Amino acid sequence: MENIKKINRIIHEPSRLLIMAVLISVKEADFKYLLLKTGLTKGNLSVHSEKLERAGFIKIEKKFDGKKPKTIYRITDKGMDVLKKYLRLTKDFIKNLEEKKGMI
Amino acid sequence: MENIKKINRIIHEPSRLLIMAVLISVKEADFKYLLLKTGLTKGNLSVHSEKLERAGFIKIEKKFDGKKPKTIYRITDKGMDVLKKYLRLTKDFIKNLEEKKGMI
DNA sequence: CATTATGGTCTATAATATAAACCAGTTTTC
DNA sequence: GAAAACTGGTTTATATTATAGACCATAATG
Repeated sequence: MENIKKINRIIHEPSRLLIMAVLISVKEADFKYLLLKTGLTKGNLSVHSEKLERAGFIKIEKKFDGKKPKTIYRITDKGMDVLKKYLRLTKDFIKNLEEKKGMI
Repeated sequence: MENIKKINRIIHEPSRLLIMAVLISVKEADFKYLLLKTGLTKGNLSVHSEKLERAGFIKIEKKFDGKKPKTIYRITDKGMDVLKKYLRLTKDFIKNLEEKKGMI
């Protein structure tokens, strides 16, 4: 039960979890796409993705699409591992919790 | 997927989730017991439980056990409901995520 | 040339978590 | 019976954070 304290705070944050969730399925996305899929504000998407990058969970690559800037976001192997671990811990926690009497 | 943004931030916090998890099984606990079961510091337990109370998720009752103060913590019906909803949203999110290609 | 759109970043604000310091009362020790 | 130590917590200083709106450079449009 106390394992819940070991979860990674960086991906525990819903906005970032959402970014990771989007990236895990597409493997590559640009800012606009992430904006649409996550429903975050531009400011939030920018700040949260930066944080994910600093943690090494995603990679942000700034390119150009013709003359327009185009930032590409990808999940890293490390990001995958951390996300998997997060899911494992979360599921274990829930399983434990539901085994307790009185819950449905 | 975006439903993750609807989760209740008050119980999403691991320390508080842990307090709720302990309380859901015992229905009644004192400070010492919670301290032991959660492994939180006294300061954290105090502050987090206060927050849970202000949200109406638990009830804190100050009594005396002879001459010693004894604070009793109980989960409320509202707390139960919120926790159940939280678990539901979390499970749905994970399920969705795992359906995506590339995950184990 | 002026305006608007695009693709973001920066920043002010409020809110937060954390643990150590503190505190009132009680019990123990000398 | 005074001092010290223990109980059961609360308060508070600090650092960190999430949020969204203001901002910015460049490009496209009228």
